[in-house]
Amino acid sequence: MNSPKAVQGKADGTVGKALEVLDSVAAYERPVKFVELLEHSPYPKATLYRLLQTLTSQNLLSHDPETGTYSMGLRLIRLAHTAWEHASLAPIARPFVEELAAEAGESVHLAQLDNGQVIFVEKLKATDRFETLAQVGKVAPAYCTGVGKAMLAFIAPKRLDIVLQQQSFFPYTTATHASAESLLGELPDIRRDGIAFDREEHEQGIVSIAAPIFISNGRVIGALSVATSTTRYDLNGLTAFKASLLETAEKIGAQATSWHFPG
Amino acid sequence: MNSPKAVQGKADGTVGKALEVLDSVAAYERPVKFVELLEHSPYPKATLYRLLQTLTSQNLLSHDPETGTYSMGLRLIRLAHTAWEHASLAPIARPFVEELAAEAGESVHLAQLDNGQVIFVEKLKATDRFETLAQVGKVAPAYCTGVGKAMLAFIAPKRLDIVLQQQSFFPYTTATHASAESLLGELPDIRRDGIAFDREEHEQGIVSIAAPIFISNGRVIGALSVATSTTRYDLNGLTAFKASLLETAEKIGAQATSWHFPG
DNA sequence: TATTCAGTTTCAAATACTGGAACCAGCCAG
DNA sequence: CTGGCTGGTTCCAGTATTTGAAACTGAATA
Repeated sequence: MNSPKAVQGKADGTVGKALEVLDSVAAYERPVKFVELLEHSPYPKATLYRLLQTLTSQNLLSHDPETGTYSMGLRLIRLAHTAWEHASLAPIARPFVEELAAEAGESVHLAQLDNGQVIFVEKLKATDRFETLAQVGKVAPAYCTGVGKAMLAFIAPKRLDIVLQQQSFFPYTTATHASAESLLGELPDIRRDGIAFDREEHEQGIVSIAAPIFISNGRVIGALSVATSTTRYDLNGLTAFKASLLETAEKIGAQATSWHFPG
Repeated sequence: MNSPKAVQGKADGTVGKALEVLDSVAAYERPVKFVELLEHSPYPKATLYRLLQTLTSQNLLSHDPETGTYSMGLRLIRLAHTAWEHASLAPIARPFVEELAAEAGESVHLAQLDNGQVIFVEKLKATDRFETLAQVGKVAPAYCTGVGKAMLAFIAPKRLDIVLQQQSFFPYTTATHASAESLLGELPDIRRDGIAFDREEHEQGIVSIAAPIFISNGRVIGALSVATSTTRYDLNGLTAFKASLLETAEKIGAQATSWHFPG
């Protein structure tokens, strides 16, 4: 296949292999049959079979005997709930995020970095009441999102190197950074301003202004953004949110610090 | 604090053990130190240590070197998102649930059964805009919730036996079923009416009316409830929702069927 | 300097995992 | 009906992983 080894995720041990399989099921985003998985799997039939069996018996996958398909298991949702509630920034940040969303009248996103990807742990849309739910847990690339760049600009150089390796630099739009160099060029500006913009880099017509969130020892633990569409605000217009965005990020950081947030 | 008791402890293989450890970290609902885990762990120091290391390197746990504590990892949130979006009833049911919530003006809960526990995959509160988010993924016992009983009443006898084993029958309130027999006594009524009530069995002052959701082959795949507090409705009052509740459950079932929902 | 205590590493033994191959369906075509 | 598929499951010996007692760090007390 394409990547002989080590783009990321060294699959250490049995657990690693099992998770690899779990990920591959997740990637389908629908129930998959055994053969489908087998085709794209590095493991022989028997091995894959038993891996799937283990995952199923652990409720990480569910297997429908009628159609012979595997889908993601409910146990994940249960685990994630405690992860979200006790180990993400979301519960700490909630009141501040709400306040900002109400004040700005636009979507506010709270994100953290996981394995080089941005993972949204909270999304509030001031206008719409329900839409938001579907979005928590969603992932996006770091190199082409406001929150992603805000975090990249402030992580330790050593960690940055690793994270850069993990970026695909796929050109979603014409504004997307298409290489590490291009991205690196922007980071000093972000460091100077303490603010990052998404200039329709991930999705045409969507822009955002983002600020990193720090804990007291100076480490970035997440980022916060106000996102909107170009039909309502242009990039200059977005700077109107800069002050309250920074202030909110500050408050969240302080709160996280006093909570001994792992980071 | 109830007594969960690892009844169903078949920890097959390394993966099983790793997940057991993951669960035990989750149970703390806060960052935990190695020793704390060791004390309650059946595994010797070295083994637990390596298990934790594996989980951490897989991002299922995160380890804070400063405080030496472990907490749940972000990868779980990412995985759960796809589980929720592509393998739970929630996305299919969403429009119907919203409609019902708006019409009833009370909280509507959508739940599925996982390993003998009720897991809420959607909670909408018609009044409050934000509260809802924190609740998705939450678990509750099956034997003392409306949604739980609605499902138990209709699952296959063989499966019911297993599920009953998994119940703690902890008496949360004076109305809680304190034994399998007591619970079994109520199930025929539920089967007859197609409706289950939570008569403040889980929490003082909280009542609900729940209906099971079936797919075409007759299997229960979830349950739906309207929940409220005794200050606004008594049990009789709740029956006002019966018709629209059943209708909504029906619609969701039909939709799930046509989507080939795994169940 | 001695003494814990928490966490990490070692190493041979124990075990669980591997995967080629054989084995069962069920399905379809001849 | 028969023989050849294809998708799925089980066997079993060889081997790679995991195991855990014990030894080791290294920091914090005493």
